[in-house]
Amino acid sequence: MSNPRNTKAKQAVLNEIANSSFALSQPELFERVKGTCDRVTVYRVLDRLVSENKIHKIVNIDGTINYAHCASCDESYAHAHDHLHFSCLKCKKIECLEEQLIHVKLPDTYQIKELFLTISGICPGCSLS
Amino acid sequence: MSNPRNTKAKQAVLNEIANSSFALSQPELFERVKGTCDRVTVYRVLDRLVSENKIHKIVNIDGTINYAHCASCDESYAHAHDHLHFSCLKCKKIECLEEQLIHVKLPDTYQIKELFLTISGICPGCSLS
DNA sequence: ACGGCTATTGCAACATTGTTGCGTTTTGCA
DNA sequence: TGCAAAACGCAACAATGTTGCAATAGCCGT
Repeated sequence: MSNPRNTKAKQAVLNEIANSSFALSQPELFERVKGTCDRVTVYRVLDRLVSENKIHKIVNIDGTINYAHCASCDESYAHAHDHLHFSCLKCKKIECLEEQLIHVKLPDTYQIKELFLTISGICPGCSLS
Repeated sequence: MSNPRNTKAKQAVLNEIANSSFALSQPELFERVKGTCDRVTVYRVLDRLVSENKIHKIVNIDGTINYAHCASCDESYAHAHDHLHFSCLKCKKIECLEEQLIHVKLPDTYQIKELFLTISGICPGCSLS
């Protein structure tokens, strides 16, 4: 934990996430790196990558958890997660719209840590077909 | 389906949701109505209540699905889901903050159906302890 | 280049959550 | 009261996530 290592599994998973235009779930990731490592390893690698701030977790509107590389991510700091996610009802893909930032005011009694705004609908790709 | 009925299971589940100040998951609900009906029935009752617009579904930041009664709900119309959810990192409870409405603009190529804004942090109750 | 410490892995077993099929019960309406 | 269909219970299955432990493999210092 104190000294993270670079392993094949980690590289493979990170690579798939980095090269995808939308967020990927654990089952999707396991399918893509199949042969490289075990199912359990994917879970553990994802946990580690999240805590190392290399990727971030997005919850889809149906409750499935997806992982994405964040262009605005700085590996040395935890980023703010104050951007928007678009979740397509047709193709089920979820993508980050990083240019759309959100500002919300709440009573002082609420301590805000992160914002998760997810919008569901039909994405541009699915609108065409 | 076309003619919904009032059953013990339905009443019990709806009652628990209505009397809770925060959203409840299926396991929590089953625990509370235990003895009244089967585990599977809770799933089916929840699906029906959602499609009848009596309750609504909220996804917590950890991916767990919760159900809540919505004060602004009108049973005869599907409501807009354009209000805010607060998800406490400490007690794990999720509550609706219905007075906070959200307005977002996206490119015309995105067809928006619903907005889900969830804020994570520490709720007023947990801030005290 | 080598050796050792320990992070990481694989495997197996288990836990939780959600789904499906089917025969039986119960509700609401005529 | 009787009947059609909605709803139920049960059992079996599927998908997803977790844990323990022994084996393996990165990385650091020499």
